[in-house]
Amino acid sequence: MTTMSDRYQPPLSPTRPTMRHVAALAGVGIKTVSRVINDEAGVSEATRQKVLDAIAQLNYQLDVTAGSLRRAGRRTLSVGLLLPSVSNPFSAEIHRAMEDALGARGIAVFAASLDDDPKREQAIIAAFLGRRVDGLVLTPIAKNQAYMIPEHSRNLPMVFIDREPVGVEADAVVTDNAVGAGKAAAHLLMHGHTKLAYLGDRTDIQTARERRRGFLEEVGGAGIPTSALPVIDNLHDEEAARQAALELLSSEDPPTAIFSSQNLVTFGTMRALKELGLHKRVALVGFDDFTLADMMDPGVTVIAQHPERIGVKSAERLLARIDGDDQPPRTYIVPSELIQRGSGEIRPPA
Amino acid sequence: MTTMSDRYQPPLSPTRPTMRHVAALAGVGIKTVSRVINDEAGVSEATRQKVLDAIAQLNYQLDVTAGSLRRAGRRTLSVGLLLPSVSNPFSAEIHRAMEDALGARGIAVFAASLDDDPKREQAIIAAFLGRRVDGLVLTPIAKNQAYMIPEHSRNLPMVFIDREPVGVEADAVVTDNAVGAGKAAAHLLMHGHTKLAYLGDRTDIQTARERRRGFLEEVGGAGIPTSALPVIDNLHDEEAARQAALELLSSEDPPTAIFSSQNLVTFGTMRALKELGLHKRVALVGFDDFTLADMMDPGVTVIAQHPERIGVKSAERLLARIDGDDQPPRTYIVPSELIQRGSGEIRPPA
DNA sequence: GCTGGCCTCGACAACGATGTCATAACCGAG
DNA sequence: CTCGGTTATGACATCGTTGTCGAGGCCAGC
Repeated sequence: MTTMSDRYQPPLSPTRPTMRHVAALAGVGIKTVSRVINDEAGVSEATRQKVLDAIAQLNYQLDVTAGSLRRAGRRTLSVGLLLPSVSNPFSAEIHRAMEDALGARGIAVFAASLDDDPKREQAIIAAFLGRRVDGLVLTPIAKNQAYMIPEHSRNLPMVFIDREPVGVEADAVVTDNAVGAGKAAAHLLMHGHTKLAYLGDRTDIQTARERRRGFLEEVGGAGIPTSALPVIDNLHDEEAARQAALELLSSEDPPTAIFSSQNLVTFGTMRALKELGLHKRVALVGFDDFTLADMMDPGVTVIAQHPERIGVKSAERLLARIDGDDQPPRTYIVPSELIQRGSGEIRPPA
Repeated sequence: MTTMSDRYQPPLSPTRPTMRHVAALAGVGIKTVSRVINDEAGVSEATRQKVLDAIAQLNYQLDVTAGSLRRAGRRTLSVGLLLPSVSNPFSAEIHRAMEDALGARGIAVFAASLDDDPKREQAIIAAFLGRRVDGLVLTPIAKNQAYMIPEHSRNLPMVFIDREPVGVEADAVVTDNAVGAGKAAAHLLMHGHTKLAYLGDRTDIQTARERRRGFLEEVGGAGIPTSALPVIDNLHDEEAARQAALELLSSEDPPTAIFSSQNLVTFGTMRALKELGLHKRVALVGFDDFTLADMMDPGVTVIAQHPERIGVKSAERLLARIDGDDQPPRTYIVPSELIQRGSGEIRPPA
């Protein structure tokens, strides 16, 4: 009687089996193995089975990287994703959405954090290109991306997220920053505020500038002079924002409503408000949603971005470019959404 | 006068330059180009310069994947990282720490999310192996990892994080779950509680079981019978936890202190406490720290894990294995830390 | 029985790099 | 001036795969 253990058992070798081994075991040529693996036509069912058996027996696995060397189009089935930081919740959501969309196509994602460092941006892009990624999705930091022109002209698929590219033309997927900030302003105005203040991030970040512009334009459009409106920029961490808010709120003529242009700035402002016991008296709208915002006291009203949608859209555009779409680059806008939770609906003192 | 524009400008071709192109332009053999790029000895300074010039002129970049085909050891300078989800803050912190540690060695990271799906675990591992990663760091989901034995016996460097492997022997880096949960219990006991409750995650997750064990052992060790202590398991999302907590707190003899074994469970419990107006009367200690925990009312006392340290340690172990360390596998423990913020220091009613 | 066409299948080159090894050039010693 | 040894360099095979192309087998049609 023939048992499993009678069958040829390959020695557990420290080297991975290759197509040659499979071919030898199945008694066919390596090209036939390749055909079976890639589901190409022109292999008889009997041969196919023999090959599949050999593959199973040897635990063979295709070497994608070796294949990409020869394959038409040189696809490596991997892409690079450059984010401010993989540990930033907003970025992480985008990452997740992209991973899902690309994973469905068998594409693996290299992820990396930029930390607002233009040198890192270039180094990481170089590292990814050296691994022959099929495309790049990135949040640019550097003042411009002209250094990518060689790749760009080689038609490397690229999608910029959150910020638009400078110096090269490529697809971009962004939040309607100015519109969203405008909505925040309108919301506060509608609740009767006239003494507003703006607390913002570094002005070398495009989105920060957009948010400021949108906010101020909306306020100005409502007939409120913006020249006297406190605008504090370049708050890049929680502590800086807290200090700025403390100072602002302790000033002679403090605002009755604050718009903070980014998560960490919102957190710092919340702390300052609480320290001064003003958290239920001064209105606050923050740009960007965050976990437990509804559990704060009061709940924090925000302009929520939709990172998953940004991720999905970016993946979609990247895949389209990889598949050869050569329409002129476009910027896709993902609308933001105002979520009322209490802090933004506080009215000014009578 | 010779200007830059007099220099030979390569036509912007749609194909990437290779070593052959560089060699041709520099008037040397491709092996010499390889030597220059890899900083091998035996190239005269004059030749080196010629090659470097040609590289700069053509904007040449080494193809790491092609090189790895032939290179000794076949290093691809990439590793795979499998996490519950790249968008989970705890995972994202680990990811970030690993990226930094590995990036310093020129190693790129493929990241993927498992979503507690054993099938996904296997599929992603296969995808990464097909890309010939130099190593794997993973949070296992599947009941056991015996399916990785072929890779394991080929000495593929592997490090398990957060949970220990079953079915294969490999390094692991974990939090002292039982000890941490014990600390939570001791803390609550010390504050005078005798009516405790445990709200936990799915029991098929090793860490959840460890935390439960640690908690109950500490309570039992203090002479309090654990048989009557409410233990509610398998709470895997915020809403389930909220419901469970509501029910528990509305029962005839409600606990005066609750230990929640995971972030989402903590959030659900917080909601329930707030809804019932008990947030300042019932003590709460949660396992795992979270953003703004100190901004809650009251601040939430937690057993904080140290994801950055876990990430750093995992990277260190992975690199050691890649570099040939063949000591017997070990489990490394990263201690947790109790952070007092108010909710855990609430005393039971007199 | 021969021809032509289809279907299977494998030999071989090539992808871009690196390891091996041979060779040319050069040097100082005898 | 020759010889042995060192240094610089390139030809070539090779890594694991896929594209090209030709060979052989089989069958229908004449």
